[in-house]
Amino acid sequence: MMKKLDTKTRVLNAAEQLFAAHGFNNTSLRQITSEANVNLASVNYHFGSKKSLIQAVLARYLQVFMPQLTVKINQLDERSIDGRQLSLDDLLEAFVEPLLALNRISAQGARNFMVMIGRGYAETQGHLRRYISEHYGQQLSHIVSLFAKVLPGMSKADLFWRLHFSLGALVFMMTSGTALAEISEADFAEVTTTEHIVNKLIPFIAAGLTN
Amino acid sequence: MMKKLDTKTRVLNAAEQLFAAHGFNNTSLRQITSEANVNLASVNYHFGSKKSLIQAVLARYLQVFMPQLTVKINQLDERSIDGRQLSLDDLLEAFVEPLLALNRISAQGARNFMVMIGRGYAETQGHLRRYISEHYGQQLSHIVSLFAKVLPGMSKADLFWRLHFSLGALVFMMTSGTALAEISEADFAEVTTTEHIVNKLIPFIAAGLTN
DNA sequence: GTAAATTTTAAACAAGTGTTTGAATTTGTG
DNA sequence: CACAAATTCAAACACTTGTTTAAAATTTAC
Repeated sequence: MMKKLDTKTRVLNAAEQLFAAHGFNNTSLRQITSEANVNLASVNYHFGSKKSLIQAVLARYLQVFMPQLTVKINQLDERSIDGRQLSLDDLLEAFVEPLLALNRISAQGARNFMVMIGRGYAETQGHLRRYISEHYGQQLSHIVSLFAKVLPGMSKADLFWRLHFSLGALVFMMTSGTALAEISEADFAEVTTTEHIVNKLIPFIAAGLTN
Repeated sequence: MMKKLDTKTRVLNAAEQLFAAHGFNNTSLRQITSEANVNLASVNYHFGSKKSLIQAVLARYLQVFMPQLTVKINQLDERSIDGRQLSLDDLLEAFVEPLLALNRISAQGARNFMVMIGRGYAETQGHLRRYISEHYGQQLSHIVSLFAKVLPGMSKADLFWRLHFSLGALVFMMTSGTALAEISEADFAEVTTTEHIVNKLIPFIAAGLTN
């Protein structure tokens, strides 16, 4: 059955895999088009430039993730209005389902998405941050304000730092892969699904934020 | 007075600044030699290759940091033998002084060092990890075993993950710089010295590890 | 002070990058 | 089918990369 995918999608898929594996700057258009079995020029034809391709790859996930996250967040808002107390765990849990839903887009969708977000920070891709800020800045600000609500008494500056740290723990985890394992010579045969990692991470973040 | 530094040192200094600011792959030898006011070819003459230059830049810090850390760690070991209980805070504190001592090498030494370690992971610089692993693998393994000691009851796998997360929080913090600030549109005029960041980070990590 | 070793210099190299071009081909439409 | 629009293709473009070369300049040693 396997219908032949159109050029645009094949480029997006190949780019996603390579971006996640080797980063944006270390992936050439020739690698991408070769992997996708399309002509080199088709990237510029369909996307305009490499920068736009990077944005398109991430947009495919953001367009699924952010609305779902917003739904979850709105549910929390309503609950909050009802008078019930909003907890940090509730807030963190809200991220999990929208994230894991990304595996429906691609086999390693959730993982690739997180890795690429991380790489967007590590490599200084200003255009990516601008893109996210333009399209989702308000929603993200709202989410930060919810963190402030469930962590009363924490200064804005402290919250800023700790969310930074949390994001860092997540992102680094994704990008560094088995790097530390090499150094520490520890070798855990565990399966490291995204779900597994997220479940390890949330308690860590929760503890760090609560203090 | 300001004695003119030799070519080798000027290259190391310029490379350090640029590597920390823009990453290894995004810094060209021409940028480095131009910033250092030396000839392009002098990098290959004095260091052999760009890879070797990267290692040399980091080695300058590792050679200071690791011995000092080892001294601190050994002190903890002795105390531990004396029967007194070793705490997580003790262990984390052992890193601070050796780290801040790096500011004696360069104005932003400690910061640059951490940033570059982070970039070594984010960009996939296998040769860097190999270098660190070869030269300091044993000491690092010993340190991991101390974490295991002060965190009894935690499985090896859990410890592995959480140390990963902790390192991630640190490293991402260093490399991402003001990125999250742009998105969240938060703007804290605070001074962000290395000491300041480290002092914010340690409680976060301690909480996340303990839990 | 002169010869030898070290270092610096400008120039070129080969390889790789993103992008553009214009002709060939495929696709969709009347 | 035939015409027009959309897409694919090979080739070339202009530029940047790390590295090498061989001559010039400088420093060191006797």
